[in-house]
Amino acid sequence: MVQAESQVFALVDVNNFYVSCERAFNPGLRGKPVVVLSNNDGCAVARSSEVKALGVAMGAPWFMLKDLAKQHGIIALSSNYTLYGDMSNRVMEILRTFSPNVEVYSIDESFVSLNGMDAMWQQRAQLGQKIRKQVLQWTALPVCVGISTSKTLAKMANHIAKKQPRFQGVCDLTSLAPADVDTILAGIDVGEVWGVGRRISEKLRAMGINTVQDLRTASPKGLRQHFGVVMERTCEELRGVSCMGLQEVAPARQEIISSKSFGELVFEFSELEEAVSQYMTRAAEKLRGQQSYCNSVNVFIHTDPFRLKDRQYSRSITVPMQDPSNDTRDLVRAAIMGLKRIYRPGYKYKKAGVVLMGLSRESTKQGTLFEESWNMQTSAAVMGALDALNKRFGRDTVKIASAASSARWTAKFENKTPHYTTDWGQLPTAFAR
DNA sequence: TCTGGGGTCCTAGGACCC
DNA sequence: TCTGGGGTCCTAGGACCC
Repeated sequence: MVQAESQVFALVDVNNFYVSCERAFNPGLRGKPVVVLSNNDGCAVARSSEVKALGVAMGAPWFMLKDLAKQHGIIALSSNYTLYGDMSNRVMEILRTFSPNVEVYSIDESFVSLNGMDAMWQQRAQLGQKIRKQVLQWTALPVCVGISTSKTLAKMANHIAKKQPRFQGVCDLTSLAPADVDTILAGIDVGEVWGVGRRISEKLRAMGINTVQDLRTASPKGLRQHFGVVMERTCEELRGVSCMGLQEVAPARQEIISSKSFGELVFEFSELEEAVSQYMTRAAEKLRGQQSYCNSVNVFIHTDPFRLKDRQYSRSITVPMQDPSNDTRDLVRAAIMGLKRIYRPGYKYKKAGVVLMGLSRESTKQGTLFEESWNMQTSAAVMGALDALNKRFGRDTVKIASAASSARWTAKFENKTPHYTTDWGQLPTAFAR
């Protein structure tokens, strides 16, 4: 009898990523308090450990830190995302030499599958150390490694590896005695759990759930009642039951956003028009990069909510495309059309942006073809697709969410887990054209 | 004149993540 | 004076359609 093999994930995360990148190229910054600032040098988006120790929060506005900075000699750098992206790729390539199964989760962290690699716990921790050494040697970036049987626990292990020096940067929860794991998790605030933010941790605390261990031993079904299916899954994951697989190929984005705050307040339509055209050009490049077409364009503008004395204005609008398109000119035209509808003179605008929505892989031509057959056999096709999907996934678990606007059926599971989509060509032949 | 239920799309906003 | 940008998922109300 073959035992179902349990999953093992490592989460590899670069410490203070942006700051570490800067230090890799300027060793003079090592050991000094350093922050990297956002666009327009607005907020601190990365902090060295020295700066974190001073109590500077992520996203703290730089102008509020000026005094503290002077006092402690904090060095502030403008961000250089090209550099960070390049360094990120180098780290991920190194990780792929350790395991073929890597999910790049964000610019500075990856999940690495250790399934079937090393059954011996000593070797797992050693493997973690080997990864650290290799990355440091080849990129000069420090990383920590967390290892466990679910992604949520691997994230937690990574947190422990960072905070508790005795682990020396690698925490393998699978090698610890269960009682030790309980003790460690009982000492960590529930807000540190992946997926538990400020508001949810407040609610949890009101229910007497204060630590990670409290959450872990709470009833998953009870949590579902209060917080929904996502929280239930988090709880199961904390118990070591893997509910989230490795996503090795990044799925195509469902939306593409391009937006930016202005360095100076903007009044005129023409200025907004120029900004929106520019953002759309960038968004359209990303759209073509993932080989998608877009069927509607959202534009938004708003004033500065921090200027309490100013009259505030915030609007957005969605403009449908005549046909799904990835042509910059079409998309810019639609965006400007929307902008004209929502622009009001007399306000001090601080931010504008565009969102590409309704993304699909289908070209215009296929969409048109589909609509012809759609018109002829609407109800039979819908019922057929529904039946086929319900047979496949169980009675009444699937409903058709939308079908008319593209050449693609989209079905949604009732429990709101990820979309299942199928192309016309995959439907049972009885219902195909 | 009174009354309905199903559905989609849009706008807006909240919560979370990095 | 000075407060990021890019994502996902979820909810709710109103307009509009049949």
